[in-house]
Amino acid sequence: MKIIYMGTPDFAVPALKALADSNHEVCAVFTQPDKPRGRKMIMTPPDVKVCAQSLGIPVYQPDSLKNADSFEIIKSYSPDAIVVAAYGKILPQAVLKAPRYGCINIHGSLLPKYRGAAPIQQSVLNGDKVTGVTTMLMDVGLDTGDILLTRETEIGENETSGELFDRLALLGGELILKTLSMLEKGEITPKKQDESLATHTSKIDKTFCPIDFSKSAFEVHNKVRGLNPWPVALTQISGKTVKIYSTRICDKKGKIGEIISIKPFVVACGENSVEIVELQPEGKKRMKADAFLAGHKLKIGDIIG
RNA sequence: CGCGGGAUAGAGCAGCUCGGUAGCUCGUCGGGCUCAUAACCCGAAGGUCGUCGGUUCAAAUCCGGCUCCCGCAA
Repeated sequence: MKIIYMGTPDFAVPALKALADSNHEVCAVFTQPDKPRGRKMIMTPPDVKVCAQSLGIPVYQPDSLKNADSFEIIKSYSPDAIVVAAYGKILPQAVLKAPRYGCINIHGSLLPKYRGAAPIQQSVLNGDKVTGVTTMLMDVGLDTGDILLTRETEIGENETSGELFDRLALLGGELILKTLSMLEKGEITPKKQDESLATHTSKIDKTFCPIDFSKSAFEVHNKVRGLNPWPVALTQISGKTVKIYSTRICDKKGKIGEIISIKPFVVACGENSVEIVELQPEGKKRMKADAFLAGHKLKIGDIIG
């Protein structure tokens, strides 16, 4: 098939590579415009752009697809299908209808659960045991199109969003190849989503970060791994903001926020407790909890948060 | 010039205000105690104090330039 690929962040890279390595032809890639990133606000190209360029595929970065120019470009390639993965822009009806096989989205959840912006983090934040990727035919709604294929995977007890992202991105790459080949052979019957099971996820932002130690250890742990690698869970220790990168659930008990062990570093939650494994004080590098404690005179009974 | 923190032993920190012997917790190594230990006791090794220059009898410390790391904001 002749394919136009639309995607932006690292999550969308493995599927692009998978398609480029397959017998399909990726004739063009659409991605978001370069944006200033980081402390110095340096203009940075999206990961997908970097990948596409290394593969020698033409890259387009329109501000919107809802104009005639963008549509003409798409039309000029006369693609059989458009594959979309975390592109971050709305596709207008005209584009959705342009390819023969339609526009196929790779979504990081088992639809209709977790429609929307941050399905992967959300599944970790909720402490789900199972998630997956879904390929679906896009329609005008937000992740409401008919389902083509799904692939499940278990979420590890201590798995972070970042780790799950990487795995789902690879699975998405495998699933899109399978989806395309089955579509070509007419082996897939698109299935309507069960609206009664639909849930939505909002975008993750830094208001999610503060840790509430009055919640259960399970919830605290899920927040920590769900917000890793971004934007990372936060707490206060000795008046300073500290990022918490990694925790383990522990069954010791104590007052909320109380340090009940120094070695290892265990903090009591509303229910049970969490061992803090890796953290980062403001202005400092990320470090193991024992390294942090070597230079900070915390003792059992101190309260953090 | 968006705001701010930082660079001192393998790790994490103190010391800088007020220049004068390099300090703490941990790790490492050696020894001791112990049925045993990640516990405890004794001892040791390990640092051109980020870099370049200035002031000074004397600079981790005061002054100026530079490099790198990080938090916030976006």
